Amino acid sequence: MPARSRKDPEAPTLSPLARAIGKRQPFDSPAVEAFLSVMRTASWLSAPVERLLKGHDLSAATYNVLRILRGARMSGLEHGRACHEIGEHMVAQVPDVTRLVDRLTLAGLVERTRCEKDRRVVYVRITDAGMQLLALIDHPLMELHTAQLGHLKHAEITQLCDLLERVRVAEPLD
Amino acid sequence: MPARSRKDPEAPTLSPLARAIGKRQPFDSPAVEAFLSVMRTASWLSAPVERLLKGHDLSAATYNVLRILRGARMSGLEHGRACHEIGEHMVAQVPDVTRLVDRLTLAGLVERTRCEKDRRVVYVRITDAGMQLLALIDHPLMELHTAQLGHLKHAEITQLCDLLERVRVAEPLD
DNA sequence: AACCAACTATTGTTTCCACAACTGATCGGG
DNA sequence: CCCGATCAGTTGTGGAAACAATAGTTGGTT
Repeated sequence: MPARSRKDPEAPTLSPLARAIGKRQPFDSPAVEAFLSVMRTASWLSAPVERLLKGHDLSAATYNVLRILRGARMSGLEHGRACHEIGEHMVAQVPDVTRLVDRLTLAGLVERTRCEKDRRVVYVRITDAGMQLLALIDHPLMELHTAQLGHLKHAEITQLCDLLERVRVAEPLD
Repeated sequence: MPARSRKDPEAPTLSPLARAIGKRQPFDSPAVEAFLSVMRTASWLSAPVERLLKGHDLSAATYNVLRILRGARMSGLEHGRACHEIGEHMVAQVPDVTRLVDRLTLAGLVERTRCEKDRRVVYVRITDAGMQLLALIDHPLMELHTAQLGHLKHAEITQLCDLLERVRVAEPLD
């Protein structure tokens, strides 16, 4: 996660001594523990996925763009999607979308077409090669996900998703 | 987020039509849903935190290094920690640690000292300025965490942590 | 009709991360 | 003793993200 990056700060270090001496605050509060737990799990889950994608010369970001465009194509959107739409579906910023599309275009997985009605927008459409690449990835990725999460009972998974969704209810703040 | 990057692929796109027409596979399986749920939550949680840290010219990675070194100092380790130890506590790779320490040294938050017994290792120690900076961040960060997670009941939080821990039990695979 | 504001996408710049190759130091076997 | 293997840290390079600034388009207002 992503956010790949925060892990286990000073955890193995909090010896009984430190716990007694250092002010050590209420710093292992439930909130912090939950935060770290989500972060650790996210990076634990995403690392193997990114390795898999990298085997097909894709990053998580470019893969997501392709997924979005496949969704658009399967929904019958002939011309694909505009850049800012892609940027909305991911939470990526628009400048990044341009460069992601650059790489995908270079790889022949995606095509750009200017909109005639509004010449500002550029439609991006997944090519057949892009569809084939995604199809190639679908199965191994699915297997990876089941390898990572298949040992959980169905009830546990829904419970987990419910709790995570409940986390995201709070105001974004700041 | 770490991994900060996978979100909501083609989700708003799966119209009833697409669901009926496209082969659409068993692709919204529980495993995939849980995976995406964790990812979304991780980036939702980490984004405000990284904004807060950036206000003090820190990234998530540099902040973690500081946290690890504060932990070491509060545990009574006078000389701090060796680079490879830091790299173990984070899951960052060792080459990255060098550059992270470079920036922190430049900012005066950290000091390098060569080990006399084994002249290969370089100890990294947090300075007083580094301790002060962390102390400055502690409270706002704590408040942010409670703003993000405080609306959950204590039981829900422990349940969430338990479930996430249970996820990470599976074999790393690949 | 012309200008101004809002919008879409691109480019530029800086920072940061990932991976490979390299330098210097230590240890162990012949 | 010395030579290779291993280890610790650094450096080099390429790729990707964040953010600001820009170019080109559109639409509304005066």
